[in-house]
Amino acid sequence: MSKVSNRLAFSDHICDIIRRELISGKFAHDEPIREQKLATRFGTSRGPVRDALLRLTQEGILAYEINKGVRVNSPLSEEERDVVVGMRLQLEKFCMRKFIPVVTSSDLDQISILLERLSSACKRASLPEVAESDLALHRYWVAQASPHLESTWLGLSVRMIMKYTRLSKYEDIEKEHTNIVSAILEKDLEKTLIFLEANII
Amino acid sequence: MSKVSNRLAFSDHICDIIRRELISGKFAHDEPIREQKLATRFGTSRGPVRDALLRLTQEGILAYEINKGVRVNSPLSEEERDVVVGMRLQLEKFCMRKFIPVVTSSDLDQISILLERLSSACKRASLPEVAESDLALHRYWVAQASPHLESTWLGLSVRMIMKYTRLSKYEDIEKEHTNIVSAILEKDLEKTLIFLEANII
DNA sequence: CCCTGCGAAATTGTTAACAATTTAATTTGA
DNA sequence: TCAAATTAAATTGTTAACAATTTCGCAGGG
Repeated sequence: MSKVSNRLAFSDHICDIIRRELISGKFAHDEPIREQKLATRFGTSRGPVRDALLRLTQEGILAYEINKGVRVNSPLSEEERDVVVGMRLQLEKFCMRKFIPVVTSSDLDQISILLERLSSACKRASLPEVAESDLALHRYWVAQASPHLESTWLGLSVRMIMKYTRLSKYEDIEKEHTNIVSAILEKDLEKTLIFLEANII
Repeated sequence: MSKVSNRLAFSDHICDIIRRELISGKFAHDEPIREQKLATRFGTSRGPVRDALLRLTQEGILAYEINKGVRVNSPLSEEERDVVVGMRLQLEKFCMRKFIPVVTSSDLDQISILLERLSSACKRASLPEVAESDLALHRYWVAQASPHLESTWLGLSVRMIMKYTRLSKYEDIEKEHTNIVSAILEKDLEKTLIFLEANII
């Protein structure tokens, strides 16, 4: 029997979609998010929508106020962003140190696919797709190296990416990730970390 | 009219209580947590309980599995804990740098009260109370310096404290925090950071 | 003795209805 | 005209009932 709708799968799905829209700037800061509107849009009741909004609140993207629902959180200050960048870098370097020594050929296949998707998005200059495939690529080695810390990583990364949406040119983004991935392919840890530091800023 | 029950206040309350119990080791690892049981215990329906459990899942304390509910997450590895410690320290040092220059006498009053509570808990050698008042004290300056990063900080700190529950003697904990607080009172940033580093390990 | 399949019980997922609160619109009075 | 008070609408908070899924005990067969 095919998978029917169930709450947390729904919640996951809604969560991902809204996160993507928030990253790509679909909602303005401080704009309130209405539960019923989303429920209607996704064809569910408000329950799963509430779950999704609650999770995004916990990630720090949305802000909650009692009896008033959620709104888009105000952006991090420059200083706060710098701290978040530092924390993410620390975490992701740890993951890379764990990941490189045990990388499999299946991993390399997956990473190549994700890199290809990112390159393609860069060429099309599609901001939402670039942001999403950027995160998906990094997320891969984090999830492989330390599933326990994946949600921590996601929270940091989303807030980083929301603040700036990187002023870099798309071709720079593509180049930076090509470098990282080829260093992984060579299993050259030091080189990988250097390219990683150049990318996560 | 006094505040009547409302979902997210309920959720907050339930969330805090369960977190405290998890920290103090009331539940075993991998032990499943049943919604109805908690709902009955708190005299509510399952809705607010689900909210609370979902939040704790996002914090990383609980692990979720579709159609199976939540269970207590397996503890971090030594290495993972080290990374989390580093991230928390980075975050908390940032907060302290922001906090010290703008600290008010009201802040000092609050901190003194929190320190007193911690000392008292240490003297009674009550692990749950020590853990809770330890977190409450640190949380104060984090919340003052950067409300945006408070939930990030909480997630890291809870997972740190769950792993070990610090083997230190209670008198050491008390001493470490007395040092931190007196350095804050002197508005001596460098000294505060040194004591902080000695405490967050 | 085990293990496989069946069925009942327990548990989670989803929904709709209702209660409480906030927001807005409108009226009323100075 | 403006501001305060009142009412109406919109929105969130809570609950109970029902559906879907998993879990567990048990009987039957090898």
